[in-house]
Amino acid sequence: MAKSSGWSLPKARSEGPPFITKSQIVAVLEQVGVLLELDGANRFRVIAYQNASRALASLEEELLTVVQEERITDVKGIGKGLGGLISEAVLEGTWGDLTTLYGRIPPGLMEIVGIPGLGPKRARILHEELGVDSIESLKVACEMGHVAPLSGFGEKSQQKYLEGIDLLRRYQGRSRMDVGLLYGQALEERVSAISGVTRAELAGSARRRRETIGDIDIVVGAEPENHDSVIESILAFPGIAEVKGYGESKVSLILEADMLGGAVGGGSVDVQLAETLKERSSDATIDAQVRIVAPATFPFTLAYFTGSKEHNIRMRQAAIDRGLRLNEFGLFSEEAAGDSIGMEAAQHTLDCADESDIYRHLGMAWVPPEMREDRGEIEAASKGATGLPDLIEPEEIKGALHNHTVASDGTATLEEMAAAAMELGWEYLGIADHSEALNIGGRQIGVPGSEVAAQSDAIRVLNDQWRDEGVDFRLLHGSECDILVDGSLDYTDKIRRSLTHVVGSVHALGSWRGRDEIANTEALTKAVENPTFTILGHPTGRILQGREGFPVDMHAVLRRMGELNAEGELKAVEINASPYRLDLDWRLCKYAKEQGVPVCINPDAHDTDGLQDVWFGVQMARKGWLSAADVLNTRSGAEIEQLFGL
DNA sequence: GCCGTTTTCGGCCCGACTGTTTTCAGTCG
Repeated sequence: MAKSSGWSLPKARSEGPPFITKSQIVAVLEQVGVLLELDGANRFRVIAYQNASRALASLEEELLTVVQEERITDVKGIGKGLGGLISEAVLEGTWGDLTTLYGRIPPGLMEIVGIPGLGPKRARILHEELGVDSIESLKVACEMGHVAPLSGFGEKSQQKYLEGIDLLRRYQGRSRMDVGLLYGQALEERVSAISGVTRAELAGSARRRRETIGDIDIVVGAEPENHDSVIESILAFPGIAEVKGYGESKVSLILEADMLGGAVGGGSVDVQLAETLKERSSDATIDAQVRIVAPATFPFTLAYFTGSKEHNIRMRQAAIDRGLRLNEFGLFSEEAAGDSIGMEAAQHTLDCADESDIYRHLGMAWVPPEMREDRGEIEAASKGATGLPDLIEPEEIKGALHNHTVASDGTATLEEMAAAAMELGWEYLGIADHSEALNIGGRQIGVPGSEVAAQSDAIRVLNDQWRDEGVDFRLLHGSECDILVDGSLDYTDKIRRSLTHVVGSVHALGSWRGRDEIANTEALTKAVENPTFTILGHPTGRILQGREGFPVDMHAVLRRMGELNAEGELKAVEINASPYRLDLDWRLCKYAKEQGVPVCINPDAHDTDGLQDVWFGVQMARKGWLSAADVLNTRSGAEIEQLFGL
């Protein structure tokens, strides 16, 4: 949930244009969507603001240029009204009549709509009738019994809000992908084991491999006569904090940590995930929905609840274009359905044994779930299977180039890291310990310049040994070299030139977050232009669910890297595969590819187990439309040596 | 507020569940 403190209009930069940056406008448009809902605006107007925010976020060109050349309304989703608003913000630094909207809606109302079952319409009534403007004032109003007598409310609503306020405290918002998948797979396994269940599959944002997961969706196939008993079994699971509701076809739950209980799948929880879970407060919860349908309906329901919402809208539209109607129960002709709706209409459905049949009936190739975000996949799939990329698989990774050892802040030695990499079947492992400039809390973390040569010698000895033994494995001696505030790189030129590769990363987040997008873009561009620079490490410094990255025009940085690659240099961008980061954002992968910038999927491992995080990075690369050929570390050891001029 | 080869108006995805109703609005996904 958004914190109320962020609900204000950004101030203009002192110099410009641009007086307001693209990322600021994207955030404002998103917020205005919520504010308008609370203001009782037409819901399509609300959607228009959300769409415009999304459209602007994926604008690849520089916003200032587009505005100055009066091409802003060419962007699909931005018309005359919002185009004017955006232009005014960029060129003048003012927000027009948005100021009054922001002044009118109390920030506390934004928190209130986080309470389950309490949406913008009711929040507005509570505000108008009772002056409710915060969680606290809602609690008081409920306790005093002022809510129940309101028209449209009642005793049950009042009680539910009080319970909801308590649940809101335990609810931690979206979960990181690793945590969400853990809950999702546990629930999927438990449901699959119920007698009478023919199929059960994880759907929703977990199946689409979003970097964070909002709630768990499970689709279950079972013969109708078994639905009651299946639902009964689900309600008896351990680890259910609350049953939000259930009917013939769905169960809505709030899960707590007991859901993960040891017996699931017979396997023990991964060490790192166990650590992760410890960090969550012990009473943290995650929402889950289970849908139960007849086996023949399963593919439609799975497709529907996999989403995304945007993808589904396009799919329905494709059906309408063919005189068909698509819903979670079937795909059928308007003619056959007549006036019937829902499950009844779906009796006339075309047979679909699996999802690919649904896509086939709509003239499309099956779209991998990761790609279902309405970012061009509908158009691509309409060209047939050749229109879609052959997505990278985890097994295609042959090594990784950004990993730490005891020389900086890792916990394993060169030998231990190498052994773990060989265990994974890799042909190489790039060691990139922190550079000298990095110290945290006065403690020296990075490798002093004077000690770089010694690490180099140690690596050479190991490499010679493997070569003599005929082992196809090598360590590559790189560095995770700090990008300093002015865009220069740590260490001397001489040291950097002695390394096989330089992973340039920003660590002094405070300074970078304290200045704007334009200054940061300049500094980052300067860094990648350094001849010794090879890979841009965790490009924005974000920690998912922790802190935002620094503002930067990543499209501009990737464009510059593409130009340098065209001149024969090797500049790659990292997908930091740690589930805490997943940075480069997957939304930028396709652009990197189009600009000719290879992506390197790096685990940024600080111990031997950490190497396995590449799996998460591969999921992001798939989400970003990448094939093995687009990813640097699918190359063999020999190819990498050649690329690095060894 | 956006969009358009049925374009300047009239659409904009749609169904389940809940709690309030006595036929439906709000919320959610």
